[in-house]
Amino acid sequence: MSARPNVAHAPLELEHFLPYRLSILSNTVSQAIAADYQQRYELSMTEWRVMAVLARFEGLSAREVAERTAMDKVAVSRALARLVDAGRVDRGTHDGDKRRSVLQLTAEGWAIHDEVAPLAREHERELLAKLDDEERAWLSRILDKLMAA
Amino acid sequence: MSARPNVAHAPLELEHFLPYRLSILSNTVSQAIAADYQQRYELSMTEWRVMAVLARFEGLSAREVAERTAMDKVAVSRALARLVDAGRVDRGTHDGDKRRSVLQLTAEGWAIHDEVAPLAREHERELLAKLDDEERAWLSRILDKLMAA
DNA sequence: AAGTTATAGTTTCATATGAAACCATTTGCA
DNA sequence: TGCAAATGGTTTCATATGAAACTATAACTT
Repeated sequence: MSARPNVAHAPLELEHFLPYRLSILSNTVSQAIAADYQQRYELSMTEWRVMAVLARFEGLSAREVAERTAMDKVAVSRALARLVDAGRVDRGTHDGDKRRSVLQLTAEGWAIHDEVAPLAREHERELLAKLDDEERAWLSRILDKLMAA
Repeated sequence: MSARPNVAHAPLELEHFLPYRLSILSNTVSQAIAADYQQRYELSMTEWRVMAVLARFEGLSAREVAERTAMDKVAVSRALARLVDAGRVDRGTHDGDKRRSVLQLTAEGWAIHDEVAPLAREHERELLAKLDDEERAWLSRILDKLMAA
């Protein structure tokens, strides 16, 4: 049990270190949400993100999905393989460019989307319920600034 | 490119979805820092976190390290194996309890710590430089509230 | 003291991940 | 036109990860 604080070396206090706090918070939140649909729908977080962008933008290519999800193209490729395989996404080929795929949710994909989206929103609501209006406004503004560049 | 916004199904707008934004921000920040020492010191993020808590609290057991880093015990066990192997951490056995290890940084571990810690701090400084004092105060307060419970 | 339960830590196994190599197609340009 | 470079996407390979099983020791109950 020692736990004798050391002072000679100016050690980092993880619990006050912003990158660490962000990491813990983000993982906790994402895990909680993912746990909710992972089992129920056999859907990984990467797959869900792909579905979410395809719900908003039909006909994207895999590369465009990667851009919009901030995932790398390998992850997208694999997520798509599973989604297509499961009949949740339909993959066509772009007219003037045989390299490109043209992606969209199938009816089954939409059905799942329409169940998972509210669930995700509910989690967000619960999280934001810990803040008051003023704090929510600041948070949004601050995240924007931190993510810029 | 297509990208025809779909409205019929109330799709999630990832870029405004808090858990997603947190995840992107957190990954971007952590990756940037890790990239900085990963190569130079052959040190993974999990290993660095372990070193950071051992720098603050000498003589912790593996379980206590896990608690303080919010990592699971398997991850800690493996990080420790590598750190001990590399001569960066010294692992003893607790007097009254042979199950427990008693961990502390070696001289070599301290040397690395004393180089990496300022580097991590500098990254945090750069990140926080994007905010003014008021925003920094709100951020800290907001993170505390979000992480509570 | 014996037997059950709990705890510290490691190992195993199955899955996830990213970098780099790769294939096919398209684009740029001499 | 023909060839080098770029692009979309997949595969390979090496590493990371977590859950569950496992080993050893300690604590609790009687």
